[in-house]
Amino acid sequence: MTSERTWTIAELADELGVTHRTLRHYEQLGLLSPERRGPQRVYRRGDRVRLELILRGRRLGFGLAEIGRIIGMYDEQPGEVGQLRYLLQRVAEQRAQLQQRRHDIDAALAELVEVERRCLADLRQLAGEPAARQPGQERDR
Amino acid sequence: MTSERTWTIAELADELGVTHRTLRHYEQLGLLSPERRGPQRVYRRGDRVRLELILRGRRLGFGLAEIGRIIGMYDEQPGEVGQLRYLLQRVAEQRAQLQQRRHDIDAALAELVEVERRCLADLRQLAGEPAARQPGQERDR
DNA sequence: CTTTACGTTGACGTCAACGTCAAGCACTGC
DNA sequence: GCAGTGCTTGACGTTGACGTCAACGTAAAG
Repeated sequence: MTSERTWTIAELADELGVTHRTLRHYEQLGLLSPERRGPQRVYRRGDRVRLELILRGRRLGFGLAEIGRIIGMYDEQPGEVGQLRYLLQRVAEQRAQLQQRRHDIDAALAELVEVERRCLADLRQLAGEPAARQPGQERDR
Repeated sequence: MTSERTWTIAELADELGVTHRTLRHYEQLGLLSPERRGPQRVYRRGDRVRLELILRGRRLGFGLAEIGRIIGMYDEQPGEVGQLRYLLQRVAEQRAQLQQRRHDIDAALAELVEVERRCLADLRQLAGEPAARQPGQERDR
């Protein structure tokens, strides 16, 4: 009953839109470590979750090394007080970085909205005043 | 009176935290095109703004080619109807992508908060029960 | 007048993140 | 029994984004 769903390398790669080469690459870097059934890789739910985390980090523009450090934070053992303090500090740094990125995105979105506004204004301009050169030309196609 | 502030390559690079090599690289890719006073590059306010846009795009994880297309959208001429429609479409695509990134960031932030919570809980755990080995040790320093 | 500082153009090096063979094992179907 | 299909491990190639080095021009400072 507790027979978890597993994936072959091709299945997992397909589902998440990467190639098997990418998975092997991440494994070499220590970002993934699937089990082996003989020589074959067997990916379990946990591996899939990790991979999704990696891909999200990639979309956010982090390098694989930094991604490794980030997801390392998620599954770190309690450990001793010093380690916990250190981890908390890294979490704070990471949060600051992500918030900076959020601001960047908001600024970029605001500018895009502005571009869009200008575009629409220009379109109305051209639609409202078709009284320029060559009147009856360039219709709606 | 209208003598704008200008920058040399080293000044601008220093101020924005990149190297002169980076600026020349961006120029080769057509992302920047400063004026020349003889053989020397002279960067004006507009160049600086463009560079800041480029760096923001970089922080967001875009490649330089895509960044070129993005900032190209900002200073595109009105042009004809077809171009305007095309531009609007690209703006929409770009917005969708940025919003996806926002969601990624929000998810990552939420998880970091969770890690932080667990950390603090563990710390309280260790502080509230110092009744283990070596009682009187490891004070607040 | 030479040094020093800052600028210039190539050209090649490097690092990350894969892509792309090549060669081989293991089971499945006919 | 052998031809596919899908997995495996190297090993080398590629692309993007610069770093680095060589060789040279120029303009102010001592």
